[in-house]
Amino acid sequence: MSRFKDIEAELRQRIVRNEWTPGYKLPSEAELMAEFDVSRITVRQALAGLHTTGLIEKVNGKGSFVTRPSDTPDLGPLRGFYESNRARGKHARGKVVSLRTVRAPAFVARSLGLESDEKVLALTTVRYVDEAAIGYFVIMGREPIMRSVAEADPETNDVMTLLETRLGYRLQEVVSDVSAVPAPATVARHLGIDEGAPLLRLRSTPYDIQGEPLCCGELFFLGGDMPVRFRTVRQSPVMARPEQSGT
Amino acid sequence: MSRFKDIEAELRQRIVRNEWTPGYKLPSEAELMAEFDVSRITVRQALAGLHTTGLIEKVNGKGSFVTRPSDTPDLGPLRGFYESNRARGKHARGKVVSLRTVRAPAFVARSLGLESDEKVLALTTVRYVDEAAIGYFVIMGREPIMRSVAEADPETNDVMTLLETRLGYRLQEVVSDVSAVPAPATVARHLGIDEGAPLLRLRSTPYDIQGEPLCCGELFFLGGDMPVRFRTVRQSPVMARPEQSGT
DNA sequence: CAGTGGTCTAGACCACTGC
DNA sequence: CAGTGGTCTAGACCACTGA
Repeated sequence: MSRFKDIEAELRQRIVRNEWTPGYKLPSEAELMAEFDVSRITVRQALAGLHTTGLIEKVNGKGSFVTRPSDTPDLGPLRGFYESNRARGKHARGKVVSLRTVRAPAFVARSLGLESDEKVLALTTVRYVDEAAIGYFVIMGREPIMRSVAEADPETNDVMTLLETRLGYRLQEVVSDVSAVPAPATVARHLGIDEGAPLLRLRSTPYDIQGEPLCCGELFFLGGDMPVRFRTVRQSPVMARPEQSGT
Repeated sequence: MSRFKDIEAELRQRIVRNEWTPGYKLPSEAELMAEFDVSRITVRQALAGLHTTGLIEKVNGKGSFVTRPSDTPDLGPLRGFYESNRARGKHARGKVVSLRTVRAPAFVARSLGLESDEKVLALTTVRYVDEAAIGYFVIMGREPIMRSVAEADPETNDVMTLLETRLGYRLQEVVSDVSAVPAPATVARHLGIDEGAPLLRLRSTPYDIQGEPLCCGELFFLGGDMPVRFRTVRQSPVMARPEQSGT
C-alpha cells in the first residue's frame, strides 16, 4: 500500500468520523508533511483523492476545508423535487400522507440489505407543483434515519437535502431503477387521476460516502410533463492521480 | 495556463484527431519529458488528465496506450438493449421497421443543435427479448452518422456499440430524459399492446469525447418488467474519479 | 536484463488571500 | 508582509513487464 493512500484513508476517517466537521480547515500541507513525515507531493496526492471525492475543497491562498454538505445536493433525478422545481420558478410543496411501520417490500429489502420481512419506517408524501399534485413519494428505511427525516420538514425539503444538511450524511451516489407502470389505486386517488394511467415509477437508493445505503424511495411521477433527467458518464479506468487537471 | 494543461491539451488533440489511434502506445514518460522539455511530474500531471477522461490507459511496466473503444460501452441505460439482455442469458434481437428522412422533432433539434425544421434520418427498430416485442426505438441524427449506423447491423448491435466499434467514436456521456407516456397508436401496434398503455419513454443523447451530440434516440419500453437502471454519482469539484480509498 | 510506470524526496518560484 | 495552495525541477528507488 502506498504511503499517500494510507494518509488519504486516515484523513478520510477523521472527516467521516466527524472529528473534522464541515467547514473545518485542514492542517496546511506543510503541517501534514510534518505530521506524517512525508514530502509535499505525497501530501498533495492524498489531498487530491479527498478533493475528487468531494470531501474537501481547496482554496488558493487560504487552505483546504472539509466541504459543507451541499445545500442542494445534485445527484441526478434526486437533485430534489422541491429544489429543481423552485429553480424553475415553480411553487413546490409536499404534504405528508402517512408515516408508519411496514414490512419491507422485496426491492427495499434488497437495496438495504434487510431480511425480507423486516420492518421499515415508511414516509409517504404527495408532492405539488403550483397546486397540481404530480408526485406520490414513499421513502422507506430503518427506523432512526427515517424518524429523523420525518421530524425534519419533508414537506418543504428534499430527502437528499435533509440527509446532508440535517443528518450529517455525505451522499456519494444514487442508484435508480425507472419504469412505467399503470397507476395503483391508492396513488391514483392521491394524484386525482384514473387508476391505470401511465406513471413514471422511480425506485432510488442513495448511498453515503462509505457506500452504505441510507434509505429507499419509490416515487411515482405523473406522465410526460416533467421528464426526469439522468446524466450518465463513461466509467473511466481506475487510478490514483498525483494532481488535479483542469478543464 | 499551466504547462501541464498545455501538454494535456496537445496530447488530447493528437488522439482526438486520430494521429494516435486506439491501441497506440504513447511515448514513454521519459520521451515526453524530452519532447516537451519538462520534468516527469509535469508529464504525469498531463497524462493523469487524459487517464481520468478515459482517453488513455496505463499499464505498469509497459506504457500508456490510447484506449480502444469499449466493446460494450456502458453508459447507463444505453449500455445496450441487446448487450444487457444477452448478459442475462436472454435472446435479444431487433427488426428494422423503417429508415427515412423526417423533419427533426423539437426535442431532437434541441439536443442536436439543429434548426427546428431541419431534416434528419430516422432509423426505427422494434426490439425483442425471447420473441416478445418489448421496445420501439427511433434513432435520429444527421444523415452521415445515421446512414453508417443503419448500414452496420442495428438488428443485432446496440447503437452505442456501433458508434464506438464501427464508426470510431469515443463516447463520453449520455443525457437521458425519461418519462411515462400512454402508448401512441403506432408504437402500440408494433408492440402488440393497447393504445394508451403505460410505456417508458427514454430520450437519450450520447455525446462523444469532444462534447458533440452524435444522435438522439427516442426509445419506448414496455412497462415494469424491465426497469432501466441509472447510477448517478455526486458531481465532484472538477472531475470524477473511480479510485476509491476503501479498497 | 533494460524499459516502463508508481511512488517519493527536497527543494524552488509563483499567485493568491488576509493582515 | 507571512501563509497558503498551484506548479515545477532534478533526481531517486521500487515493482512490474517482456525479451
